[in-house]
Amino acid sequence: MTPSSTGLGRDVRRGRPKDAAATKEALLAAAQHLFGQRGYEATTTREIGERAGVDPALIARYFGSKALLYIAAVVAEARGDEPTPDLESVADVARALVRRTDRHGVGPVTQALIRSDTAQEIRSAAQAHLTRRLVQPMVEDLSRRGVDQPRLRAEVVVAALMGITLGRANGWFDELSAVGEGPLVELVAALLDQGGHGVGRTPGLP
Amino acid sequence: MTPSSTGLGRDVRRGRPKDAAATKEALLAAAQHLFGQRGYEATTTREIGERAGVDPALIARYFGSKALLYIAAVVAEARGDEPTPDLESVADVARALVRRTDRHGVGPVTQALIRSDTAQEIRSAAQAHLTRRLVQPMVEDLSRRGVDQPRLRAEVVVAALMGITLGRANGWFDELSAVGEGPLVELVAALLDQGGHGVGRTPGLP
DNA sequence: CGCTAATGTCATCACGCGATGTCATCACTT
DNA sequence: AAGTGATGACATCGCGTGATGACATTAGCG
Repeated sequence: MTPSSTGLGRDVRRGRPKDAAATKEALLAAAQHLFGQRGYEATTTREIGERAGVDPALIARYFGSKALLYIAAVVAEARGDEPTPDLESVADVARALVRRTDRHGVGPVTQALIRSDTAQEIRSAAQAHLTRRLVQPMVEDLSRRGVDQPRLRAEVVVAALMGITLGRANGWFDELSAVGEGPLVELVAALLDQGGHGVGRTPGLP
Repeated sequence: MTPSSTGLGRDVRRGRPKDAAATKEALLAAAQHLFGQRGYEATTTREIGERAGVDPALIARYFGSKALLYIAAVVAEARGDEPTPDLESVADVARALVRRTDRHGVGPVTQALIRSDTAQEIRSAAQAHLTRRLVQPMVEDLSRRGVDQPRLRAEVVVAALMGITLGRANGWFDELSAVGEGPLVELVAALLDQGGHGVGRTPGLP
C-alpha cells in the first residue's frame, strides 16, 4: 500500500483535481481491491473507475489496458507484501497468508491462479511469485531439518494453505470462517508442520 | 456420468437425428466437461453447443437457460460421484478427490466454490454438496476417534485437499503436478491424517 | 401415405464489455 | 494575466455474449 492510497481509502477520490499521480494511485488501489476480491474477468473497468472516483477511460491512459492494470496490481501486491518478513516455518507462512487474506481478501495473485481463464502471462507471473515467496523458503527450511522430498512437501503444504485461506475467505464452511486467526493458525501449523513433531519422514524410515 | 454420455464421449454427436433425450444428454455432458474445466462465466453456450454437436439454442429449449444448465451439471456430478464409496478416512477422501480431478478436471462444484461471481443459489448448493459429501463423514470419523474440534478439523482438511487438487490440476507447481496419484495420496494422507499418529489432539491435552 | 407435433436451424435482438477519439477544463510557466 | 500542455469527461464504437422467435425438417401415428 502506498502512503497516499492509505490516505484516501475505499471511497471516491476528493482532494485537489487534476492530479495525475493521485488518479493513477486511486485506480491502482481500486484495482487491487476489486481484482483481489472478484478476479480479473468478473471485474469491469467501469467498476474500477467508479470505486476510484475516476473516469474508466483513464485506465487506458495511465495503464494502457485492463490487463496491464491487472499486472500492475499484482506487482504492487508483491511489493507491498509486508517488508519481507522471514517466512520460513509453516506456521509463519500460515499466519502471513491467513492474516493478509482476512484483511485484504484473496488477492490478485491467488485469483490469477485459481481462475482457468487467466492470461498465460499473468498466470506465469503469479506462479513465479508464489514459488519464490512461499515455496522456496519452505523448501530450504525442510531441507535443513532433514525432511525428505522437501520440494514436493513444500508445494503440497502451500497448496493446502491456499485452499484453507480460499475456503475461509469464500465462506465454504461455518467453523472455518468463524474461527479466529490465532486458533486457526495454531491448528493449521500443528496439522501441516510435522517436521517439528518428528512425523515428517516417509513411512518406513527411522 | 450416465451410460450414454460415456458412449459418445468428447466429440460431435452422431447417431439418429431428432432424438431429444440424446441431445439433452450431449448438452449435459459437454456442459459438465466445460463448466468443470473453465468455470461458469468463462464457458459460452456456443462452446457447449459446439462440443455437443448441437445448436446452442437448444440449451434454452431443454434447460431453460445457461444458469439452469449449470445447476443440472452440478446435480449430475453430485449423483455420478462414484456409487457412494465409503469416504471416511482422510486417505479415502484424498484418493477420491485426486482421482476424480485427475480424470475429469476440477469439476463444476469446485469451480462454483472458488469463483466469487457465482450465483448465490449455485454456491449454496455446491457448499451443501461438499459438506454433506466430504465434511460430514470425516467429522463422524474424527469424533469416533476422539479427536477434539472434529468439525473445524474436518473443514480445514477438506479445504486443504481442495487447494491441493486445485494446485495440481492448474499446474501451480512442478512436482505437485508431476507426482503420481499413489505417492501423492500417501503423502497427503500422512500429512493430514494425524489422528492415526496420535498427534491429532490440541497441544496441552494428554 | 399424410398429418401433426416434436425437434432442430437460423437470423437476429438487446445488453454489457473494453477501448478509442474528441473536446472541455484545469494547472503551471512566463 | 495569458498561453499552453497536461488532464479529465463524455459519447461512441465494435465485439461477443445469452436469449428469442420464426421457420424448416423429421419422427411417429392414424
